[in-house]
Amino acid sequence: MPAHHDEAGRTLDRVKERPTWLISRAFSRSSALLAAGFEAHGDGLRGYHYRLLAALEQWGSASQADLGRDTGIDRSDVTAALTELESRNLVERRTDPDHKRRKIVTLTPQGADALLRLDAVLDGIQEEVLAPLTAAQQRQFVDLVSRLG
Amino acid sequence: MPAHHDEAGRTLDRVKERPTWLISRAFSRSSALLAAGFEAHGDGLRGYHYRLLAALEQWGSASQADLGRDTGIDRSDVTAALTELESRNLVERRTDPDHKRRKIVTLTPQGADALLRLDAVLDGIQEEVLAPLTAAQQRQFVDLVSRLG
DNA sequence: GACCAATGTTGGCTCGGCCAACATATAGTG
DNA sequence: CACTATATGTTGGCCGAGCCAACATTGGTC
Repeated sequence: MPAHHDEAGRTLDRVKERPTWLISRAFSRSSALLAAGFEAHGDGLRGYHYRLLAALEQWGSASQADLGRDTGIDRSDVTAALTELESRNLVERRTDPDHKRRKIVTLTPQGADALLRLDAVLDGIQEEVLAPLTAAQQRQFVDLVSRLG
Repeated sequence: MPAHHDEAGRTLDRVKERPTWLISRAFSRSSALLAAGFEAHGDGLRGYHYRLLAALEQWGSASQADLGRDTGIDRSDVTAALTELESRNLVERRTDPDHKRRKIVTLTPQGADALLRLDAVLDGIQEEVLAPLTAAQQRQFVDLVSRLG
């Protein structure tokens, strides 16, 4: 992400008004807050882990390939993230008896707990991110930014 | 940046409404368009190069350290990017006679040309990014997202 | 003259994302 | 049935943008 740092130096005219820059600045702030939140309350977990836990909670156990497809995370990254989740006992991996090549991933009770904790943290961050806007502006912004996807 | 890919798989409820996610999705699209633009018309240049050229055009020759401060780019990254710009003759580096440790960077005419070309490319991308919104919505969005920095 | 700060450079790290190759297993087709 | 194609998990590597630590050199200040 670009360097939106603490506004050191002067302002680059060519850049400061461009929507792409404004978006990237907002993203930068948003992800700084997210990183801080994960750092403080995340037990070393990061975005990938959260998304995998959320997918398991929402759709139940699934193979790694399906998890990858549903979360948009590459198979290889799913493997790595699951290894970390497994080592924290937040997730279990067992090979599908009907499909020996496939591994079925299951959320453990500890995993469900961790997910809830992360949810709370993330909710707090949403408020922080939108704090500069009034409630009405927040609704407007969410509406508009939704269409830019 | 998160995987906002072409909406493969299903939608993660926990995530899809959160402003942080929407912002990162917009950023993802924005930077995909930027990358494509630089790829197509950028002569191998990227964001750092553009920002350095823009700073030189706006404020004139400067030391690398000052360039870093004014653009928010780390000294080390400034060094690398300038080396590439210099090898394309878009920029000149000469050591300051009064401060032998300092190097003064100057925009060449070719550099100024390149900057203008990139400006045009970037302007086109701004329109593309905001295309999903009406003109009034675009103004609203720019106003709101400006406050999230 | 002895420190301390600034400068440019090198090298390395993170995070999110992406791709290639590979062994293995399953499914589909002749 | 045999053969082939596809799916799966894993390893290892690459990228861009950002950030930091160390270092030699240079400058300025007590």
